[in-house]
Amino acid sequence: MDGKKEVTIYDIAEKLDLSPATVSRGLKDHPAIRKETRKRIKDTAQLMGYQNNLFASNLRSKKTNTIGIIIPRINSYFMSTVISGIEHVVNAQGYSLIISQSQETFEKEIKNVTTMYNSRVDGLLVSLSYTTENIQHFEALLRKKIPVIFFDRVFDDPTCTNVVIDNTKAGYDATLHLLEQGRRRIVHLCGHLNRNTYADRLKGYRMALQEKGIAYDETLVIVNPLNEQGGIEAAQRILQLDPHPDGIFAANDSSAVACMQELKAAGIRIPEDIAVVGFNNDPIARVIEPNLTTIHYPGYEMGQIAATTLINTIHNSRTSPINTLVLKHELLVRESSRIK
Amino acid sequence: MDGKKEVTIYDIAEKLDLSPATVSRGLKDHPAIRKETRKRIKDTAQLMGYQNNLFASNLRSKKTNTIGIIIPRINSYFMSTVISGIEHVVNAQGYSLIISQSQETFEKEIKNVTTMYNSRVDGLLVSLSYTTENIQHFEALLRKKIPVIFFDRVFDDPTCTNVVIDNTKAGYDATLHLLEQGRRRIVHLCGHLNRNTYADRLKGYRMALQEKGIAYDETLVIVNPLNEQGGIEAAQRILQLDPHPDGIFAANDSSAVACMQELKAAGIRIPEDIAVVGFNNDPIARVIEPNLTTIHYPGYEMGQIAATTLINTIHNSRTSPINTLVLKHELLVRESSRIK
DNA sequence: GTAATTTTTGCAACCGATTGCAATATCATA
DNA sequence: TATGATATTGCAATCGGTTGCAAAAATTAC
Repeated sequence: MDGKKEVTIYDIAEKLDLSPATVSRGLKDHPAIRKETRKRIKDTAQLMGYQNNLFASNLRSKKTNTIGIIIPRINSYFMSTVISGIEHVVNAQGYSLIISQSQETFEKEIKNVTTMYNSRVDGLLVSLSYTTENIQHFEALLRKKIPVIFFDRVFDDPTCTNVVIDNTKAGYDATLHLLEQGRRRIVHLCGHLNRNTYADRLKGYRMALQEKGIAYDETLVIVNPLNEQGGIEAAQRILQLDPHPDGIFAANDSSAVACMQELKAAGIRIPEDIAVVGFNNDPIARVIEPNLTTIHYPGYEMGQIAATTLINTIHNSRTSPINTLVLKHELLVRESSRIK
Repeated sequence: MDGKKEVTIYDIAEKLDLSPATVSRGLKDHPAIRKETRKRIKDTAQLMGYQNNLFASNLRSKKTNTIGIIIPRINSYFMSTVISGIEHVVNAQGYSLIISQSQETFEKEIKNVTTMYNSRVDGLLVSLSYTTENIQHFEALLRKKIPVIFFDRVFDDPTCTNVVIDNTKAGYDATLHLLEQGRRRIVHLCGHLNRNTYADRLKGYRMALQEKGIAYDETLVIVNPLNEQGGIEAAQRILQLDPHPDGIFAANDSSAVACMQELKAAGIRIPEDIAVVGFNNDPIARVIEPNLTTIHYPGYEMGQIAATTLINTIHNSRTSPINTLVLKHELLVRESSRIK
């Protein structure tokens, strides 16, 4: 019997002999409505099984209580952890979360932004794809003062808010660690240099080398997709380098691990022949033997912070004074790089 | 100058000296509108920067083009893979995806369902939490004929559509494999027995034992949260079992791997002393040494299929004739259980 | 008891697209 | 040229809340 028709504020109004306006206000605790009336309204609403129609509200109030997120792909340990952190904050604050993947392509990212724009998200969290060249596709949003916050893979632009770690410093730390272990010929597995994450890690790598007076050798930098296949191919190239390198700093753990497996299969001893440092502190880092030294950075917290900052921005002036928010990272030294 | 006001179909109508109704139809290629007019409308819309207002559409048409998904947690390899598959299908079909996590608790799951209901999702994809006792919280949706599809962790109910694998068979396959390797005293690491996934795997385990004439020994079944900690604690219990078991069938890979690491640290040889089989084909299965034998099942495809089925259901009668959709699984034999 | 305030509530115009039905324009046919 | 058939387009109601402003009711002041 109640399976068909929706209960509206009009129904409640009629039942209580009030106006829809009063009901509307009563439901949201408007102070102009007498306390007692408010209670009557809410009780009746409950009783009748009233359900707020978000579309009617949104249409009128122009707020959607929805936050969008665009990331390269969901299914990596790091990203799913970040999302988990975001979801936590966002849901607790009464927002919904719409997710889409750019699949690492600029085109899909542009489409996703349009979809988010059409969905009238109140704010957007973005980690850029490998191939994103610029951030013009966000302009429509920015023009309408819809806050956009980039995290991890960001774009260097003074008008945006970015949540990141100090990738340069992290790259420096990783490389310096290898150098301090006595390594001199260090390969760097890095990702697409379009992205700050990888460009900065490379920069840190170079800084550490320079500081120790070691010449930068371009042939030791292997740009690759940073997946399993990339790690394997990198290993094959490393095996052919002459003289053999004695260290590897990989920009993520999955490529580092794949690379290690391939090297081990070829009889290379780790860390004795080649010491390895990864990035991300993925669970596999503690499974591979020897355990992988890596840079840990807090994905869950990054998600929480990005989301919190976004929501604050939405609630306030809708334009954040923060330009960059840098989180801490940490070098976790494990057996893959520890020379006894 | 165009930063303030939204362009509506009324603006387009006025500009072209048409009625809003015609514009509305023209924009969606309604056949009653002359082709030429349609083109004029679309061009003008484009030119003026028109943007469909989803809330107005939804309010009127009562369709949201949104699909909800509720899962225990996003950040596991398997789940993020499933979501990736879902996102792929859903986005290609012009739907948005709203995600929320139940964090493995019944209470949060109920809340999430309410949120989804209020968001007026057109359909819902669900994988149940550990502690979910029943599916009454979905009744409001079902009463309104909003399709709900369960995947992986489902509830045995004839009115629902479920996308699963044959967990009983998979458990049987895994256990039989160990038995065929000559193992007789096999521990089973299993999850919360509320959930079909774990209850069925246990059932398969028992079936295989029975078939080989081996008595079921309750002390060999260790119920645990199936995470790293669970695996470690299981290992400690296993080490105290007397006589020592000679096989382990774990209901997921992360617990299997953690358990293996702990056992190895205690000097147990794998597979010689204890052979191990996991479940999920997580990337860590190919990193741990020896590589972990496991049951592979297609998460990405499961997501795609669940999403496709859901969308078809939405488009058609809004009630699917399918009760259960069973996907293939596969035992991948690796070194952790291969006796030379 | 009446005027001046302060509380509460209602009126009615939105928000922007959708859609059944009616009206008009166009074309073919007699 | 009249007439019926068909192709196009418009009218106006509708979806369900929201909100500025006015009106009514309750309270206080004189």
